[in-house]
Amino acid sequence: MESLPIHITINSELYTKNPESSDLGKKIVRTSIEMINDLGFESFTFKKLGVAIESNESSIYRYFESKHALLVYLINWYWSWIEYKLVFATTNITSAKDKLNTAITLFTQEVKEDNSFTFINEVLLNKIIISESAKAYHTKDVDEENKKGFYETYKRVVQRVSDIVLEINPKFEFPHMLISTVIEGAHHQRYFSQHLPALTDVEEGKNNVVRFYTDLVQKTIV
Amino acid sequence: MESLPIHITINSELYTKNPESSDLGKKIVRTSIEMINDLGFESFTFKKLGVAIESNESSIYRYFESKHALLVYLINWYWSWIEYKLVFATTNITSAKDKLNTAITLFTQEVKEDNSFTFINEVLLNKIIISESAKAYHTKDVDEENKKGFYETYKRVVQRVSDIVLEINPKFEFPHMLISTVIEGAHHQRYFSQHLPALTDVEEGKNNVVRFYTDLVQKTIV
DNA sequence: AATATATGAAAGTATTACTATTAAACCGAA
DNA sequence: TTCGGTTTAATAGTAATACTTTCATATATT
Repeated sequence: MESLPIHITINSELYTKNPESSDLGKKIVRTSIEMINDLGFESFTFKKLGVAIESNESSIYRYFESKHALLVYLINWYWSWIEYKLVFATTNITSAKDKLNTAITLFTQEVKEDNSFTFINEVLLNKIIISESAKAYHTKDVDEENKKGFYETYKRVVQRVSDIVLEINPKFEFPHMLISTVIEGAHHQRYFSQHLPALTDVEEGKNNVVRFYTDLVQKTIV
Repeated sequence: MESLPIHITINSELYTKNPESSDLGKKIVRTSIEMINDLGFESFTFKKLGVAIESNESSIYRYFESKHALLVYLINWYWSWIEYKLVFATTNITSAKDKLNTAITLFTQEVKEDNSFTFINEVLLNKIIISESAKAYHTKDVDEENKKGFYETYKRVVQRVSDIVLEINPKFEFPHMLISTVIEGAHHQRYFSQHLPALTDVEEGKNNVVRFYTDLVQKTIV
């Protein structure tokens, strides 16, 4: 896909001070992505991040009120980016079936290149989504955070693709279930292939995740 | 299903001292299930559990070396129990298709009654699986723990049902992907229906989760 | 040059996830 | 019924986490 100098805007509820507004802010986000990948979300701390960026813990708290808030920010950035790619890739496609296949491929394929039109490494961010994103919404505060719009971008992406499903088959009863199953499922399969291979059938270079879910969706919505 | 006085044996790697060997041990497990449901896994601590059971934190550590270890124990108990139900429910069914449907129903239906042939409340345990089980394997120690057999019961259940899929269609390429997608997917849908309803199409009393996945599986394996 | 804003340094707090030690209670066998 | 072993309770302690607060300093704006 062509790389454009687009700008992804994040809901201001999701940070205390906009990390894009300063070099320090961008460094916090950029470095946190690397560190969450290396250490895992549990072992990642603002203290360690402070050391890594040669800044202070208290300065990081000026941008994000907690590491949970930072994770939610990253997840929203990811889904905004996917939404952009989705809209870009499906515009001017007239066939709903082609649009759906494009969307499913986008959700299930490995993210391999960092287009780097921004300060965010999308390859690493995709790995965080796969390994850590469930931790963002599996908390006792989900309901409250959901009301505040913390999961809007994800929901909007699911809605867009559900609408494509309904274009193809207006009588299909479970479009949201289908799309969220595909998205979460693809993430699980990528994780399992690395860590619990007995739970999957992923093989190097055979594109099995994309093929499996593309076929599953086509057959299911008929 | 008929309630039998069966006994579920848990791999002794999964505890320091077998909680089934004493009243205190059973109380630890029983009460931890209630508390993890009430507080969520993050806010649950051995200190709080000690207060609740009128025992001491240090006594709990004699049974489980950490709260993570306790969660892994519960998850294994759950999958052993599901495996038992699976084997029981599919024995004497000759049609592979019927066996598969039985399995899918078992995975996707809500657990509503506590058969209570044990000290474990299965309804609450099922809720923990839905909300917290991803936290068990989304850690930096997965690979190590997987080697030690911490996820054997889950893998065995997936294998059993994958074998049924292959009985129906020996050429189907992705049986493990399909089954793990259904299991994880059903858990997500139940969670979403409670907390992020925009991501699902679950409706009270309409059995949508079971219907959706049963239909999806049948169409996909053809 | 004055002022506002952003960042840094340091110290402090409550809580967590443990570990270690010792003493008391319990329990079965001689 | 007392001995020995095991189990549990009570207490204290540790290192780390997830912050908060305060104040000083650097930098940018007017």
